[in-house]
Amino acid sequence: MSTEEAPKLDFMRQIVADSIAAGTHGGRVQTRFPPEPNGYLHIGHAKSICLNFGIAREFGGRCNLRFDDTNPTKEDVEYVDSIKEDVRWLGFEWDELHFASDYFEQLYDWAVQLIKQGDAYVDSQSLEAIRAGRGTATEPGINSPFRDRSVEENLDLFARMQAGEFADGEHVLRAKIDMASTHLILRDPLMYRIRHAHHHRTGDTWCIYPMYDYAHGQSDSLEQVTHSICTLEFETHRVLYDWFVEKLGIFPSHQYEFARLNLTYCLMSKRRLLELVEADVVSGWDDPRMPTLRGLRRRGYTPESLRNFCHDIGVTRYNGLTDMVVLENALRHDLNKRAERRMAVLNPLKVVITNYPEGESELLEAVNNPEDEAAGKRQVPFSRELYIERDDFMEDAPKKFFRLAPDREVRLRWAYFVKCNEVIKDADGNIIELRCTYDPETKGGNAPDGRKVKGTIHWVSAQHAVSAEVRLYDYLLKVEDPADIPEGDAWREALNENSLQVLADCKLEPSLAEVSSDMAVQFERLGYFIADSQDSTPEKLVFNRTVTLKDAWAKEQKKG
RNA sequence: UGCCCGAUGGUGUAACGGUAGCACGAAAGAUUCUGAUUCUUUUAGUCAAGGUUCGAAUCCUUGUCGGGCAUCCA
Repeated sequence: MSTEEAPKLDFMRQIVADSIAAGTHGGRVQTRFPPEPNGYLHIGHAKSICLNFGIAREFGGRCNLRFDDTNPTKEDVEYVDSIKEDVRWLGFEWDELHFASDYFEQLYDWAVQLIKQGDAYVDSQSLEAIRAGRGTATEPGINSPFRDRSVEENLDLFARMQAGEFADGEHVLRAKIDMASTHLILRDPLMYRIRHAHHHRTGDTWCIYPMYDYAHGQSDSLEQVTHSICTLEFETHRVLYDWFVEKLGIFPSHQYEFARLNLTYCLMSKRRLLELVEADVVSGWDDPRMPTLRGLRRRGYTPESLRNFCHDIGVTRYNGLTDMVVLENALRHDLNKRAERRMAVLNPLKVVITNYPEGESELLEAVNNPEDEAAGKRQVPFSRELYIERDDFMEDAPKKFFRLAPDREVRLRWAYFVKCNEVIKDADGNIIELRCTYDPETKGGNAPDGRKVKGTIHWVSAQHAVSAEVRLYDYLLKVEDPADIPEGDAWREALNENSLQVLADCKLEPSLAEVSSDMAVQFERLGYFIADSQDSTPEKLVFNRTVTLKDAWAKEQKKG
């Protein structure tokens, strides 16, 4: 047959491929991404989005976006708009847009059906009594005293629940399954609770709202979902999912579970992220340190890098911990190809080229992106006074230090070879200026006599430079495995108090004054940066460091 | 003490009873006007014990370890 190797399928795609091969549902593939509109999407959701939309795309299927809005007290339109925007930004478009709340009427009718079948009943116990009656993992639960109400009484009570005759908590509707089941989920799970609350879409039409387990599978069924993909913590719910499908005799959607994403040094629970926002630990949901899609976007992550990352980590049923560097590498890989290079000095050290004529300047040609010839070239101004990075000079330099030091020669990127002759210090002994000489013969960066230099450093012309604030970010957590963070309030101690470092007066080459906030740039030898979409203005430039470049010298230094 | 699920180099994954492979990391080297990129090489693994089989990471049994499940959350 084909000489081409079959693409390796993860277990989920294998399931889909098998069901197509078996002709299940006529070989049709329908998935859905079902977020609850109670928070912003994060990188963990990206994995699910890439899986659901990716499978539909790869197998000629369809994927819906469905908001699981069954809890009016937690949900808000603010979130539905942002979720839509984030899904699109990631690069996906849904076939149909739905809300679980669109199915409230149907869900109600089905509940009536279950009552009539003797498969559901109204329980009038208190919350505490229901909880106590559930039993434990090792002891069976006990039947509610209301479990054997007649169908007529149940129908009447349920109708009156819906009509608003009762206060919150007075009654609930429960599925009548088995209070002694070894699956705790089957111990007469709640289907409806009374909530006199305003719903962001249905307004005050309803005062009873379905629980997740009663709404989710049926919503899938109504949308003819063939593969209902969710994370492992819903695994134990599958038996109930199937129970409703069977009792109702509706389209048999099937649930498949995969392991959610865990990342080192990264908080992923919506609850914790919300706490960070509310406690002003971060500036908001879009703080560049947040793992939210909005945060990542503002930080400078590209949708491509996120999609590639999701592909790289694969899909399994093993609950692992992915190293953050995998994410960062996916990002570097993408940015390396697309980001134009610029020169910027984060911690400026003044350099005077003593043999360069005073008051003069010239334009030198620099390549925009060595990985992409089409990116072209630009002109960079050079003059007598420059700034270089403080880290690029050492007074007592070890042999392995390839940068500037007394009597050592380095190349200024795209410019000239310079040699350091004199170190000027202030009264406290701090180095405040370097006196260097340049070799005019080396213009452009090459010596006609063929001599080599070991190092090339970046620079900016002092008189032409633009000033900017640059924000350097580090992980939000100090602990590698977020699962090690204790429950309760102590988790705050796991926060990295140095996750943000602001450099107030950095010096950038002039072309950086007009770079837009949707274009990543590489500050040569430092990393990838992006103008901050919220705070950067032509008057006050603000750049975010998206990610550093790999740094072999830093690694060498760490070795000692 | 119940039920469900999982376990392959440091990490993430592949191998569908027949050569344990890939990526990231790490180490060494080459190239380089970014100590970047790129390229080469090396490193290191089937949780344990039994069983089935000509042959087991794969199938069976038992054990060990890890995760999930007892919100009127999703």
